[in-house]
Amino acid sequence: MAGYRTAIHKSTLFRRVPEEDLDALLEQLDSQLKHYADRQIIISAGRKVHRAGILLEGKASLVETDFWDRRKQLDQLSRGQILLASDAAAGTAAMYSIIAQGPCVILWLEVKEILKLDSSRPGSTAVLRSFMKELAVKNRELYKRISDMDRTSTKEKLLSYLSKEAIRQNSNEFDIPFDRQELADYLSVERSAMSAELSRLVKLGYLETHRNHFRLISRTQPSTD
Amino acid sequence: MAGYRTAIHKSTLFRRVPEEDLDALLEQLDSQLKHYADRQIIISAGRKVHRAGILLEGKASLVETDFWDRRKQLDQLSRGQILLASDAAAGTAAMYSIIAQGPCVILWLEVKEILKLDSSRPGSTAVLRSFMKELAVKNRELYKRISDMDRTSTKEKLLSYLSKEAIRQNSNEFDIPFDRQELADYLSVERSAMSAELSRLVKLGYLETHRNHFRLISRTQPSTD
DNA sequence: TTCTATTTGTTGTAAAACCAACAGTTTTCG
DNA sequence: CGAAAACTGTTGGTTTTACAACAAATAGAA
Repeated sequence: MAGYRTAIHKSTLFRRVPEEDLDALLEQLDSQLKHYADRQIIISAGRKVHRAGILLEGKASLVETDFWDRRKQLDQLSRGQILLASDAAAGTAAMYSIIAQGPCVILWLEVKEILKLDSSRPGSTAVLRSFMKELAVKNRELYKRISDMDRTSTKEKLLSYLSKEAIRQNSNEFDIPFDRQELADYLSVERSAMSAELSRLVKLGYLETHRNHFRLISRTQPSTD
Repeated sequence: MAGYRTAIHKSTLFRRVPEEDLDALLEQLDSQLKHYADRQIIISAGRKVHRAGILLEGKASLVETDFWDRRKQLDQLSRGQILLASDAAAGTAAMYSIIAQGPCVILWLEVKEILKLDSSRPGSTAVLRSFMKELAVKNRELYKRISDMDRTSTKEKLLSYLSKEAIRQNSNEFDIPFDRQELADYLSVERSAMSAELSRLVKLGYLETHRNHFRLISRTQPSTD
């Protein structure tokens, strides 16, 4: 535990816990530090999960294997991210496998202990609140992505994403955190087709763009005179 | 509150609360019963949310309006469902508007009070646990749907969905809870094209199906002799 | 600056999806 | 039972996307 104390205290989950409460808290949560070698399986899809983890060191990938043994990488985890939070909180089986990409260090936490924490201690409430917020924020992210992907065409996906970004940043001019390839992946479309679609949208007067900068153009009502 | 006491006690959130603790708990959560007329706006997209709600009576729809004022219905809520849980827990602005479809009754609850509940009372722990589970289960649903939708073709979407269903039900033969139109909506594809694709998959020997019943067929390795 | 690697836009072709229309099947209900 | 409604599969024409290959623009390093 020793070497990772600061890393732990910097994580979303423990950030707001007073320094002096940390050790007692980690103890109560049955926390356990574990090292993994490159390509080692951290969790197998289908196994029941009762602990959530914090990836203190390394990278890992989420992998799905289907009925016909075809594999697909779903996502990547990097340092500081929480893994299996919702699976552990729901007490259900992992939907995917997690595999170490290079050596990893993970701090495992017993989720049901979070609920039992003494609410009179400030550190306990902080962890509970953080954990809940983690779930809630993740929820919103996923929901947002679904509503961007749940469109029939690339054009509609782009407009949905860009529109929400404008509303979120409260301006019709904004930068996005993706390059073209990443945006295509996010919307689950092909990059070059998406680029072509963007050009078309520019021609149609919906927006202007340069690299990751965008400016949306309100459509004036077609005048009725 | 009177008329809805049993409905409240049947809801996911309060199901495990001892009968006698219910009133005190509702009091502590600043709960408030509100009636809405048909088509009334329950919450406007962009407004900051601090309360979650339980839809005790009626139906409501989630509606999104984009930068160019184009509307889209995202989802429907029905009796017993919880609304705005993640938005309230994250303390952020609502991503969509919720509009009553017919007269509605909603019980509003102050989410931050859930965290303050006295953990020595069994009812309090039950509510906290249920609320967290609600978030976690929702999370998994959303994640599952994303991983089904995040495919380039209808064929891949179908195989992803059916594969997960087989794994979940632990059998290569199973029923799904969707008819064709609902499955198409879930995967965000066109119904008739999906039907055609299903036929093709049958011809290719991936599966057999009749209505909502499916049987997946393991592909034998092409023999090397 | 120049060179190189990366990112982005463009284009043509083949494949896939949408869409509408319709026919066959199954379910519902009087 | 029989009629109506709902659900499902099929088909052909049209549009959109994927895919690959390449050119242009940009960023980063020497």
